[in-house]
Amino acid sequence: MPVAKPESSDARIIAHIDMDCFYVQVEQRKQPDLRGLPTAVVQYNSWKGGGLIAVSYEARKFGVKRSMRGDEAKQVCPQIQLVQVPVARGKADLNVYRNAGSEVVSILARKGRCERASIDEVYLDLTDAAEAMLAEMPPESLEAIDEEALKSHVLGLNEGGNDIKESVRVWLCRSQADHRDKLLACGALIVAELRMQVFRETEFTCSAGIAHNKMLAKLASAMNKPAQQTIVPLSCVRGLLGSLPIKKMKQLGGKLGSSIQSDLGVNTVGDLLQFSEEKLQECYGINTGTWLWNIARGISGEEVEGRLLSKSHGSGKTFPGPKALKTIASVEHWLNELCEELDERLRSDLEQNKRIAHTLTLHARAYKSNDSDSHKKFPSKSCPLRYGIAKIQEDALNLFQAGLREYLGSCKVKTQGNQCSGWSITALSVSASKIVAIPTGTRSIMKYFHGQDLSSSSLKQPQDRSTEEAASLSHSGSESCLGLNPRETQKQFPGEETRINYDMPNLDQQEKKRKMWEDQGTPSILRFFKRHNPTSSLSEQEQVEPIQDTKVSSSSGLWTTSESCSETGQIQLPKEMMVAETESNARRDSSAAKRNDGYKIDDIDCSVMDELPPEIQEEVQAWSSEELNQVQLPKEMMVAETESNARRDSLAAKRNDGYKIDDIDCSVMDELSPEIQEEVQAWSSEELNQVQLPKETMAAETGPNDRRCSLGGGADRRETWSYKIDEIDPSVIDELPPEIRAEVQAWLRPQKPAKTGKRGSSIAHYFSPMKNK
DNA sequence: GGGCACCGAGCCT
DNA sequence: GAGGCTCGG
Repeated sequence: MPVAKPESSDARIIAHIDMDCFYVQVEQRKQPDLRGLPTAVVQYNSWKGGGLIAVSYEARKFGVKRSMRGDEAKQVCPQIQLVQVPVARGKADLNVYRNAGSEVVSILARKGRCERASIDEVYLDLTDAAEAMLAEMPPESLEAIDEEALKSHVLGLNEGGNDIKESVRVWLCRSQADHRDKLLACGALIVAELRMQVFRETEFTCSAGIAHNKMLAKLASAMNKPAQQTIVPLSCVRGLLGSLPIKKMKQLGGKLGSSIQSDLGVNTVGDLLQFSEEKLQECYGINTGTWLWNIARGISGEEVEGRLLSKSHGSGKTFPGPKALKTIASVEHWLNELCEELDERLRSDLEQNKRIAHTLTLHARAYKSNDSDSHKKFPSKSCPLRYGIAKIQEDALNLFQAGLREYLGSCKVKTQGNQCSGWSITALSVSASKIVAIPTGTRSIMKYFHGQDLSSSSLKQPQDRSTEEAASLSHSGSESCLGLNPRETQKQFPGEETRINYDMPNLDQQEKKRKMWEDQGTPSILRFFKRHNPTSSLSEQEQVEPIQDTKVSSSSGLWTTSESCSETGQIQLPKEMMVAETESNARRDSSAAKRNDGYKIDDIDCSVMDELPPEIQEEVQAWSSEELNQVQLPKEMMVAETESNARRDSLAAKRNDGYKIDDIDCSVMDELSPEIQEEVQAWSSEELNQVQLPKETMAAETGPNDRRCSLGGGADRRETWSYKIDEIDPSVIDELPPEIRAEVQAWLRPQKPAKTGKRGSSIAHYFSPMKNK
């Protein structure tokens, strides 16, 4: 029998913020005349008026849907305004929307842990902020409640009454309410304030859901749109799920949802309550079964990841029907375009966020005109990513060729360039992934990586600070940064009156943690870096945020106390939960110990080394092995505002004279100043030794048996991207210019025998079959 | 003459 | 770990 936890402080307060028809809003901000008009954003108007990718709420009233073509929309709504998506390099360019999303994220992230879920959606963990507010300034103590908060929808609250706002006010201020409901009320006030702030600073409206977990928050945010917020009190969860069609639940909108409906004959999420966990596991596997069992009860342990930046960048285009590409030359042309965009975004990410991507992947879709197994898919291919547009283009083309050969398999290939080569490419995309932050304190490497041509933003004047701030989270093309004009005037939020000005002592806390971390004898890296950058004022400010593990939410589900059990009636806390609790603590401990391991020289990514001038490589090699083997960094770089400001400032100060990224090439080695060489050296070892892991929340450290955390959270995955020097494929060396070859061979010695046919760390491995073409 | 465009995340093997 | 597949928007 589960034992109720003594306090209910486990409850989390999670908000899901969803921008209203976001692309339309972005276009309407550009063209204010469009405001209030039925509007849709389309791409490619050449055929049937283009495909709609966003529809304003005014247009939706006419029945305009996202799935329509422009012409259809015109039919149902003749006065609709159709706006084209920006086009660059012959394809849709979504940078302006990405950047606008970054503006919003940078505002929302002020109040709590923030996860950018998509271009226009954000999750916020407001637990700490809500707890603090409840302790210091509970709603019941306020003489006035913000108007926007009063417009909240509280599920289960009868909205039919005369004075809805009054009943919301009463609900928000109930002094005798369940602790978790009080926290929800605080969360709602905070979210209302945040939404107004977003509107004032960006002119964008958004909707929000406030609940005890991500799943419920996401459901709620969609319930009242646009520009409204919805609260999910504990007591209404069962009712909500009981009437929620299976397919409406996130993750159940596709095939899984369909098969659940047909296999089990159920219609709503609540209907799943009748099946045992074992039964669900039997039908859908251990993980999915448990996940289903949980969601039927409103339990979702998914954490809000502290992640403001995307994990990958991609650029792709389809070539439907007759537009299909049939020659290597045309493929190369489009690959070059796509790689150009990717390169731009990578540079932007490097500049603004100091992150480096390590893997380049090529995807394609193809069909063979006359072949038996025409259903065969074009295989995606990846290789280590080398910076520099020409290299990206070259590698992408090589990946394509490798994929094409595999795709065509044994069937004979006609000569390339021939119109009738037998294959057609209907989609192409390149993407960059395994993106990690360059350790802090290495910003002057930026000079090295930073071409004068790199970015218009490097030309920005200091007074453009606010613009940069807004764009700081963006990882998009540099040209679009210019579009981020700060809003000159602060807009009045509709219905805005008095406002609570309640700020979490966020920065103070972060500062405290930082100090604590520093005092704990961290980082030799710090000492090291001070040594190597005596003039730097950055080593202090640029410290990465220590992992945020001070508060581990030990209970992610609902109904974990006896109080709530009685409140919700029949639903009982499964006893396994308590077991899982203990187990996860144990796992946490052991994984905490593991975190101290650091990285070894063996983990150096040789592809990065390849990019450095040989002498530097040599130095790095010698130096890293003797000195920095076990330095560690906290895994997550929080993009706390102060920190990124500091970085930006330093960057802005430094970025005017630079080396082109494409010049990282042995021939220019002589041009490197000693200072730069030192930086490169420092950077390399730090980067290579301590490439940070993706954030691992404490919850993510819990094992798969912890049902609260086993659902879809990518738990306990520990990704590293490493190469071992002794696994270098010797054939790589053949590719190097003679003088470099000698160097490399020197530092590779003693050389192990070649592992023939074995994968090596070099890009050469991926392409070797093409060598003798 | 014809079409879900483009992008990102996560799970599974 | 690369690559296939699913899902959401």
